[in-house]
Amino acid sequence: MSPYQNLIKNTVLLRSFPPEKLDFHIQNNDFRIHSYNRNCLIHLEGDLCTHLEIILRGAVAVERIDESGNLLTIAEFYNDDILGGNLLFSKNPYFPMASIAREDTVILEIEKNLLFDLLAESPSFLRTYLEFVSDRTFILGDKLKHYVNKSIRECVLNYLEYESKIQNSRQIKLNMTKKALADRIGVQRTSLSRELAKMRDDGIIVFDSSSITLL
Amino acid sequence: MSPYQNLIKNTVLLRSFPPEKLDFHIQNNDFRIHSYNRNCLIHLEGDLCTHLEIILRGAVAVERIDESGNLLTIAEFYNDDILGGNLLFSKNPYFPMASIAREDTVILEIEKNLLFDLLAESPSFLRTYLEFVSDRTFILGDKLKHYVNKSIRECVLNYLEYESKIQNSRQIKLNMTKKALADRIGVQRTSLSRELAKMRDDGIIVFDSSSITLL
DNA sequence: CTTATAGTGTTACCAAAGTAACTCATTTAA
DNA sequence: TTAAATGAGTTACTTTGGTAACACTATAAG
Repeated sequence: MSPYQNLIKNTVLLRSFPPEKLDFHIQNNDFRIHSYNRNCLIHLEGDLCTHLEIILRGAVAVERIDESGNLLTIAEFYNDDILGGNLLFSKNPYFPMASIAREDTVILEIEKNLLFDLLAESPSFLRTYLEFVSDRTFILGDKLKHYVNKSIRECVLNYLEYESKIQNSRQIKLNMTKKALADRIGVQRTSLSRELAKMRDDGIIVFDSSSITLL
Repeated sequence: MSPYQNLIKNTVLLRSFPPEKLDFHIQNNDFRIHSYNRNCLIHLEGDLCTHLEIILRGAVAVERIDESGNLLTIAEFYNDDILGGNLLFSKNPYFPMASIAREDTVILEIEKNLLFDLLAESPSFLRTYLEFVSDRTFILGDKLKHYVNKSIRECVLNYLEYESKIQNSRQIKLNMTKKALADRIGVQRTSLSRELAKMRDDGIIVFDSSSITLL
């Protein structure tokens, strides 16, 4: 536990909890640390959610594989993000999607009832937690909004415009393979490839193996 | 306010709040009541979310209309359900979808900061609230799971199997028009019509104007 | 009663996107 | 360094589902 003590105390969520009380819980071994190697499964779809998980280090992808084996990447989470926050207190607290470690990942686990006590104990922690949960839900709504019944071109443009803002450039560096981009949009790789070629022919974009530029 | 006093005190969410304290807030006029006629707009996409809303009576549909005018019904909420709970404490608290009153609807509004005080004040209220919010998020996840990149047939079957459990019968009564079913699935009415005909030809279902039976 | 309006079914036509098969390039492991 | 695996682009073929136009029915308003 001790090697992660600083990491724990510096997560955005736990920073909002009174420090001396946090120390008490850390000394008391109330939190569990769990490490996952790259590409390891963290949760299977259908697993019971019993703990809130805070990502101390690494990257986690939330994915769904349907009956025909098609992969859809719903979201990716990094340092400070939480997993299970939207699920934990549900009447049906089973993960609707699988999550896997994209990188070597260290996760802090807080048991549901302990978390509830912490929430009831500290208003500032409660407020930060509610913010986190709201923001995570927003991602789901956003996925629905931008990816249900949209053409591949619309999905691609939505992704590019979002990344363009983040990266503050018309030239968007793809930090993933085209295959991964296809999975994130939820389409076949060949279909993405075809659509990118069409968009280039239409003069909307240019692209190479590692970036796409909006014209 | 008084005509709704009993209604307010009997909502699932507020029943978990200490009654004498609830009475105090009711007397103090801390809650606002808002009525909407059938088909009235409650929130436009992009509206700022400032209050938690509890449906005292009626029905609310959450819908999204895209640039081309296509409608997608995300969810329908009734008595006791909440609106805005997943949004209120977000850094970006704007409704991602529109909501309209499907029936004449009465809504109780609790201002964000007051709600936060109530949550911090009563652990039982906090727990019920967290449950509600989790369950609402579950609906979004479910939509994603079952409706993103699915064929019309898969969407229809998912809907029928869900309703079959609820209604406890292989013959599912449609409590909506086929047009509304098409909107809920997010496809054209004619495409739904065509697919239902195909499914009948394939011996999967039979249907008439008011019901569909799984074979 | 009768008229307008909304719901429903059907179909020809077309565009979007999945499938599969092949090629070539790049990265990883032995 | 060589073999194997993974990523990437291309294309013919096919399926799915949106569009539009039309006919028929049921319902609600006058």
